[in-house]
Amino acid sequence: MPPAETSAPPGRDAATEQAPTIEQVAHDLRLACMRISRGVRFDQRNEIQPHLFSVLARLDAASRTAAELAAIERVSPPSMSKSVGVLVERGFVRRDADPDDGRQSILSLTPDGEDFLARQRQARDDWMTERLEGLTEEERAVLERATVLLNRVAAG
Amino acid sequence: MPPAETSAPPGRDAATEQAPTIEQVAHDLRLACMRISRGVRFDQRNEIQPHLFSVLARLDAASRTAAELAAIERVSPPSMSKSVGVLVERGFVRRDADPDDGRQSILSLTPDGEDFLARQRQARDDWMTERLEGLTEEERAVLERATVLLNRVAAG
DNA sequence: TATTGTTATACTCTATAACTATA
DNA sequence: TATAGTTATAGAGTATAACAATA
Repeated sequence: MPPAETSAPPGRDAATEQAPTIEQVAHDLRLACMRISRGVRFDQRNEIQPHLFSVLARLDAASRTAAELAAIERVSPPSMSKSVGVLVERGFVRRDADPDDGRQSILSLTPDGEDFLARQRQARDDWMTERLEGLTEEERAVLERATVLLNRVAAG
Repeated sequence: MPPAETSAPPGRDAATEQAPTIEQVAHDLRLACMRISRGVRFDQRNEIQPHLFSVLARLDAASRTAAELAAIERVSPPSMSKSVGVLVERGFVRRDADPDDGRQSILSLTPDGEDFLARQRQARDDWMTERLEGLTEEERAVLERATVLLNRVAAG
């Protein structure tokens, strides 16, 4: 699994048992989240590249034009054009002519694309589920509470 | 911030207030961790690419040869050779001839490299710290406990 | 004339294969 | 002959610039 951080943690002395500072919690929690993310993303069960996975997930949420996808994913229109081309080629995405505007196409998932995306999501969840099974119920309850907080943190 | 997952969560009914299944916790927690990771990695304060950051972090932990770095980072020797070349060019890494084996060089961080790495780590921690400041002390305590658990989860 | 989307071209990071220098 | 490292070359994914078709 490639990129790790291997940091020297900001010295928290176990002998001096005090509540950690916000900075210490931030550092340790950040590394822990990034380790989880790396584990999922570099898992062997992934059968598609991250940027293509993202596009499938966006199209699962709603059908979009290429320009909309490029804006949401913050890549250039030519890049998105190429990604969409690959997904159409693989039979996961369909282009339908927009009846109101001949310049653009409405992109959406094919049944194959939906199935594939569901399998990939399941693989990611399985990676996590297998690892949570080693915890006690009480520990999982802590992580359940933490999930809500992490989402607030991520939202800024 | 590019790749999001935008998933449809596996239906947890708020009315039927029961303990979530492991699968539900796994799904929600995985997404939360990946959101945090994305937030950090795509933060504007990053001044170096992830693969170069990783190499600096490895060399901060210990001086290494190019072959060792390639093995640790799981990239090919030519790829690592190029990355090291970039970092040497930028003045962050130094090549010292190995006195015992003329074929290889010992790579280590220069003072500039150490400073730069410290600043980049600080920027990542700052991103997280700023966001934790909005939480109560009790909420931060939950996240502190969660950090330990997440590291166990990541370790498998 | 402005906008959607694609093609042309180039840069970066990755890889495998081939080469140089040293063991 | 085997190993450490680099150079040569090629394949993705990204970008900007230029072009086509449509509004």
